[in-house]
Amino acid sequence: MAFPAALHDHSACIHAALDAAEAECRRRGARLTDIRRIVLELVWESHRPVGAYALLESLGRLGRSAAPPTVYRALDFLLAHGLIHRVASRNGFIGCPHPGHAHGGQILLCAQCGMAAELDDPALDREIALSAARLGFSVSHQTIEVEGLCPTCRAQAGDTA
Amino acid sequence: MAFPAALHDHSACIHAALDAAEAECRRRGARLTDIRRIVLELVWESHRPVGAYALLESLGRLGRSAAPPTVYRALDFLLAHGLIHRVASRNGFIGCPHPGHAHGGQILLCAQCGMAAELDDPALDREIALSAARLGFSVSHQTIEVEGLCPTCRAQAGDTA
DNA sequence: TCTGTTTTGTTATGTTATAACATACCTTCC
DNA sequence: GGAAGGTATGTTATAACATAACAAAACAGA
Repeated sequence: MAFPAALHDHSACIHAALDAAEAECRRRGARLTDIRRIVLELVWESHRPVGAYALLESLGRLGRSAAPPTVYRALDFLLAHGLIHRVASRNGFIGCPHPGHAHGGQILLCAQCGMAAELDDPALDREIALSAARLGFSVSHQTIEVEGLCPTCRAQAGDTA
Repeated sequence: MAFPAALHDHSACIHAALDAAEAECRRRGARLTDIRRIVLELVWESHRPVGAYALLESLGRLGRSAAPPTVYRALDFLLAHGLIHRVASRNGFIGCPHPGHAHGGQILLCAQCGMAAELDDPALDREIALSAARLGFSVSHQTIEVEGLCPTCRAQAGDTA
């Protein structure tokens, strides 16, 4: 997983994500209904975390205006099937580029441009489980959200380190 | 840092935390005013994350009823000086047992009893920074919140692993 | 004591999330 | 096809979390 460049063929990202979602839902016997698919598309409109109420507005612009529970239910479904991740530190959601693969949601967030990417480092998972185990704690789920500067924004800021 | 036992001398925790806070504020030339100290004490009433509105109610019970901004300002102060941590995944706050020591807020949360503890593993910090650097990303701040079972709750559940 | 700064009070409102119940829609079995 | 039961969506209301904006008070240093 590379950090998404400022300029890239984003329609390819959306397309790939939707395809992967279809496949994953088929595999799980889960129903990717209209709203759920639309919400997933809207989440993928950028690589930035999107809030539920922003999605609500987007839905309105598509002529499918809805109330909050509709969006939250779609988000719950997408979360439950690993198609999106919740970004707790921003009260937002981002699309998962590789649903199905077990991974715990390690997210990089650029403080400058707001773009997000997944880190997905198994060594990190292991280190956390190990470190927790030393305190007698057994891990079931982890939230890792790392803020900093993405490659593009570092270059712009003249950070060459 | 051990995970706090279900039964322990909690007044000692509160006392130690308040003392450490006083010292840290003196060191920094920051003013630990009445409300700020009281809010800190209330955050320390348990080892569980507390929400701002719960603090508000507690303040009311102490005869110091206040409006939300008062509590949020106190929390902002305590956060700014490292006396508490924000628990993003729970919209809550917990006291920091060792303010002053540089550390990035690695938090263990028991899904059963709700208790929280700090992990504070420097190797974890390093692994994250390293792994992010491989994607060209430079880290400034990290949120790590790990959910699972604490030693006490594991024992109760018969988990001997 | 005056002055500028910091802190707190107060009112209003913005933002995020869910409870509770009604309706529609699919599926399967007769 | 039609009834039954589950799943999904619509709708209304409200809970829970957070901040903007301005007024008043408390404090620190000259």
